[in-house]
Order: sequence, then structure tokens, then C-alpha cells
Amino acid sequence: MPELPEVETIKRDLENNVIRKTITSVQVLKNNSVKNSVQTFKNILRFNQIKNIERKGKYLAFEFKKDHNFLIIHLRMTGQLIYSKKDIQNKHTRVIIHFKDHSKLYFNDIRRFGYLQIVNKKDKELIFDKLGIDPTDKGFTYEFLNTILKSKKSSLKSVLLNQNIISGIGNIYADEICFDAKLKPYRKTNALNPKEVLRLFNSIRKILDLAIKHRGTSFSDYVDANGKMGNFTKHLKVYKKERERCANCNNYSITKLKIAGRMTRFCKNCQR
DNA sequence: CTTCTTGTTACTGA
DNA sequence: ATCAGTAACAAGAA
Repeated sequence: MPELPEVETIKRDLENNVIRKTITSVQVLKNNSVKNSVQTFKNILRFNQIKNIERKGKYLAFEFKKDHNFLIIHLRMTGQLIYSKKDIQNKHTRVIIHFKDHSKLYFNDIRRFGYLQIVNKKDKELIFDKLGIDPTDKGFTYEFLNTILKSKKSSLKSVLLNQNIISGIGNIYADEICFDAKLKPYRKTNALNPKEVLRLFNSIRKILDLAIKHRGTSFSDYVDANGKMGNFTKHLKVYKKERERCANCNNYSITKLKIAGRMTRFCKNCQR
């Protein structure tokens, strides 16, 4: 699943490839992958240029040169954004954006939960403002995190996954962060002591930075904007490691349990 | 064949 | 108000 590190990797790849390129045509192969009417979608994109790319949490927003419109993209579980000079269309290709230099941007999505949506500046800000703080933002400090955690009575896992509280963390990184912070995912966040909050804060930054450095995690469909797999997969300590020996204590096997409605992996020995 | 998984929203009930 | 739980969406894997 594309989470913050995967979406950030794609964003950086695309910044190197599509900024200021003129769009000459747009193919919509699956109508329900586009939230606008196909005609409106094509009309706004054609002969326009991508001026800037923003990311908050798992959302991307392309800003255009003409008319102050934004293209919001959410990849959900299996969405891919691949930039290529070749024809790489496959049966999961939903949208193709053609540029003047004959290169193309492909939106592929096996399960078709992802979407593209053109909105005006005001609506884009509404969508971004509704999201919780992005952990790579300067405003994400220990004090800020502490205030969030103290105000919630729910489990650590559910707070980490709630995009309206902190945006960008999904099931993979939630478990990896809890493991790194040595905290059980079902702990109530308002009961964490200052040392534990500090560990959590450091682990959030550390794990996400490291995952971005390794260009994300590929365990099923995620690829970067060049179609290549992410390398963080081999650094995972708990995600999909159930029944394997814990990488830290080498003594207990990783427990798999449903917490906050999601499959959750942790070491019952190392995480307190 | 059935069941599970995944991100997000919507809904229900406590 | 706040939280937990679940259904819904699609499609592939087990």
C-alpha cells in the first residue's frame, strides 16, 4: 500500500519528470477512476502544464499553470503512477496523460479504489486542511504529538492510522513504528508516559525517513514513478513477519492480532 | 467455493 | 462528544 514514504518517493520522481511539460491529450479508460465528468477532466488538463506538486499524508495535488486548478490523486491500496516514454499500458491502466514530448503518465489501479479528481484551490485546501498533521512537517514536534496523544482515549494503533489526526501512516508503518518505539499497539495513548511519547516521536521520524531513503516498501503492488520496487521491504521488522523470530530479542515469535480493525504485528516481549 | 486483506467513509450503538 | 465495531467498495491471493 502506498503510505507516506511511497507517495513521497513518487512525488520526488514526478518532480524530476513532469513539471512544466505541456499535456497534449488525456485518455480515460475507466470512468470511475475519475471523480469529475470525463469531458471536464479532459478539458481542464489539455494544453495545461503541471506547475507544482504537493503532498500531504497519502494525497498528492498537482497544481496547474492555467486557472488555479488542482489534480488530487489518492492511490488507496493498489494505485500506481508511472512515468514512461514507452507504451506500458496494461489491463489495469485507468488513465493516461500524454505530454508534448511523447512521454506519458500512467495511472494504473488493480482494485480501482484510487482516484483522480480536479478541484479548485478552495476545495483542495478544504481537503488538505481536513487531514491531520503530516509527520514530515516542521510543526510536527514532540509537544504537538504529546498534546494529540493526551487528548485521545483510543489505542496507539488507531491514532497512528487516523488520517484526521496524523496523516500518512498506514498499516505497514504503524506496526514498524510501534516496534521501533517498543510500545504495544493496543496501549491507550493518554496513558503513555513522557519517555514513551518521546520514543514514539523519534520512531515516527526515524522509520518514515529511513523508508523514504529506501524509496518505500513493495510487498504487493507498489512501484515508484519509474515502475521500480521500493527497497525498504527488506528492512521490515514486524509487518508480515508473524510467526518469525523477533529481530530484536530473537526469543519470541511475532504476534498477529486484530487491533482497531486492522491486522497488527508486534513482539509481545520487546514491546511494552 | 469461501475468506481475508487493504484505505477510507459512513453508519450504528455504547 | 467520543470511541469501537462493521459494512461497503474491488479484486486478487490463499
